[in-house]
Formats: sequence, C-alpha cells, structure tokens
Amino acid sequence: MRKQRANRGELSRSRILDAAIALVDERGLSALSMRRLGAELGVDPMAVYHYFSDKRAIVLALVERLLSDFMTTDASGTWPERVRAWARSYRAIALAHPGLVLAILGDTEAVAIAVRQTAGPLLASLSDAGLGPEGIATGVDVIVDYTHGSLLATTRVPDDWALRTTMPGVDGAWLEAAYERGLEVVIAGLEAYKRS
Amino acid sequence: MRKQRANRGELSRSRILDAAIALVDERGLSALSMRRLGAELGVDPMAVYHYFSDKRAIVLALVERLLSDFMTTDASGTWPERVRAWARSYRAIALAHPGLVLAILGDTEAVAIAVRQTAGPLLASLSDAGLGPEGIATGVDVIVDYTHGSLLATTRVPDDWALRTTMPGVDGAWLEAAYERGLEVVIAGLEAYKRS
DNA sequence: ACCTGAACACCGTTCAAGT
DNA sequence: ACCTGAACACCGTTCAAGT
Repeated sequence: MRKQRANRGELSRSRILDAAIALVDERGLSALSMRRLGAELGVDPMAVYHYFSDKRAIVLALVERLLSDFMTTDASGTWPERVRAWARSYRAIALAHPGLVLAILGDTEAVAIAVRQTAGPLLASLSDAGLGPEGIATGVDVIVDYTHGSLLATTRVPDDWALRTTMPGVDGAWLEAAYERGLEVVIAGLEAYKRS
Repeated sequence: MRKQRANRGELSRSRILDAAIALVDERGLSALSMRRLGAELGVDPMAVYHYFSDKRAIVLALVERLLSDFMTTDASGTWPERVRAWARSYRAIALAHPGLVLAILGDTEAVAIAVRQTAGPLLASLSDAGLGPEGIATGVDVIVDYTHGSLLATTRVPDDWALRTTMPGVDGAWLEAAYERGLEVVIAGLEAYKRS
C-alpha cells in the first residue's frame, strides 16, 4: 500500500467526485476542502488539481452528474400533473444532497448547468398548457424561483451540520406538504394567467 | 493620529456596522473579513471582538439594522396592492445590498430576523384578503420563497464582484419586470386559493 | 474597559520538483 | 502523465498581555 487508506486504484475525476459528494453529504459543505478531499483519497491534496482546475470546477461537475439523468422517461398526464412531477423530481434531487444546495444556488454557472439539464420538460409542459412565449418564461421563472427559495429554507442548517436531522417541530413530510401547497398556488396562478 | 486612517472617534458597534456594510457594498461579501474590517477602521482586527462575538453576529446585526424601519407607514389599498407594496419594499432593500443576500439567505438566524422584522404587514394583508390560517401561512411561504429565489438569481454575481454592474443583456428594469410578472402569478394563485 | 499582537488551526492555489 | 511538498497569501478565532 502506498498510503494509510484503502485506496487501490488510481485517481480519476469520477473517484474525486465520489469522495466530494460523500464528504458533503456526511459532513456538510464546509468539509469539502481540497485538503480533506486529498486525505479522503489517500493522496496529496494538490493531486486533485490534475483533474479539476479548481474547487469550483468540482462543484460544477457534481451538479452536472447529479442532474445527468433528470426525467429521461417520457411525460404523460395533464400539464399541471407534469409540472408537479417536474417540481418533485427537481426538489428530490436537491434534498438528497442538502449540503450542496447553497453552493449551487449561489453560483451563476452552477445554476446555469442545472437549468440547462432540467428546464426542457418544464418548458414543454408549459408550452402544452397553451401559454405563449412570455407566459412560458414567466412560468419557468416563478416555478424555479419558488422551488429554489423553498429549497433554501428547507436545507438551511441551524449552525452545525451535526444537528441537521433533529430539527425540532418540523419533519420532512410537513415541509413537503408546505411546498406542495405553494406549488398549487403557483399552478393556479398560471391557470389564471392563461385565461387572461 | 493613532494610526494611518482618518479615524478619530472611538470604535463602536455602529461604526463597525458602517464599515462592514461599506465593505460588502463596494467590494462584495468576500471582502468582509475581520482583518479587513480592522484595517478599514484603523484598528487591530481583534478589537472588533470586543463589540461582536464573532463574524456571524455582524451579519445578523446588519440584517436587523437594514430592516429596522421596514414599512412603518400605514397600509392602504386592496390586499393585492398591499402585497405588491410589501414585495417591492422587501426586494428593494435586498437589492440595495446585493453582496449580502447570499449570506442572509444561507443563515437560518438571519432569515429568522428578516422574517420577524418584515412579516407583519404581509400577514395582515393576507388576513384582510379573507384567507384562513392555512391560506395565510401558504401565502407568506410562497411570496417569501418566490422573492428569495428571485433575489438569489438577481444578485448572483458571475464570478468576480468587479463585473457586477455590466451584466450583458439584462438590466435592472428587465429583471424587475420579470419579478413583477411572477408576483402577479402568485397573487392570482392566491385569489384562486381563496375561492376554493 | 478597551485594544494589541502573537499564535493556532485552518483555507485555496502556485510552482518547482520528483517518478 | 501523474503526484509530491514547500510556500504564499489569506481566513476566523483564542488568549495572554498591555494601557
């Protein structure tokens, strides 16, 4: 063995991303440092720079990976049903990696990747709803922005990552129900917009 | 003079907050460090700890200050007009300090302060709209979350703070119009919710 | 009470060097 | 090509000391 870790196999972009997401999911965003990443991989911290230009490039690659198979199956149902399905899928992926949400939503390029990877089905649903170009743009904006705002509220962690699972008073089901109620308001608003 | 800066007058919480907000507005959130704050005040960086327990306490105090006189004048008009007025006021304060938005929206306590300081008039408007307890809660959630999501999108800076004023293609008026369109969708959705 | 300065335990990143 | 290790320029924060 070359180092202290069980670390057979060479370094690669894929292995670095595996370690990065594990670090964020288990110990929060602040644990994602080049030095810890190196330690986790049993390698000199600077070795990572051979695969990614900088730390930000790792986050962008993570976004790309997490959303790479977003809603690949065909859509069916009425347009509100399809908008609900889109919103739930998007939200579920984000909630699977709560430590990453703030890092993504705060980075222009990361959000651009997320939108590029996911907007298609949402756009199609709103188009099929009979909305014009401005209506589609407004619909995408309001659904995405509402979802981002809600995700931010849900993933914000009190102060220490260790406390994240034991938020007093509210649980996942309650937060989901609140999100769904807001989503219905937005959908009803788009119905009204359509008629106007 | 005691140091190199024009710095007569003692240190105080107020002077520290003045320097902090100036730093964030002029050079972005990353410029807000205890060391630069000390330099700006012509004082040893550690002197600040005599007035604030840590860096986070400075951000929380800034939120409190920025929203301290939020919508103190009396409300008038129909409930949708009052919701619009609330949303525009809230958004305007945030946009006056774009560098602070991410720091606030990512901190549970900062958002709690913001909500405590501002939610009253919004709650009153939705109550006067004839919504029940669940409708009011849903309305506050959807308006606040949409506004937060939109603010995040608007204040996200490409990569370097220096580029913030020259965003190509979109200007403030365009972003405001887009926000307003989404807000109308949400308000229309709440009208529909009321009737259901 | 108010401020200083050294120190600790971290960061991201650059660069010259090794194999 | 791939990895190392020293170094640079920063962080937030603690603590003992000065006035």
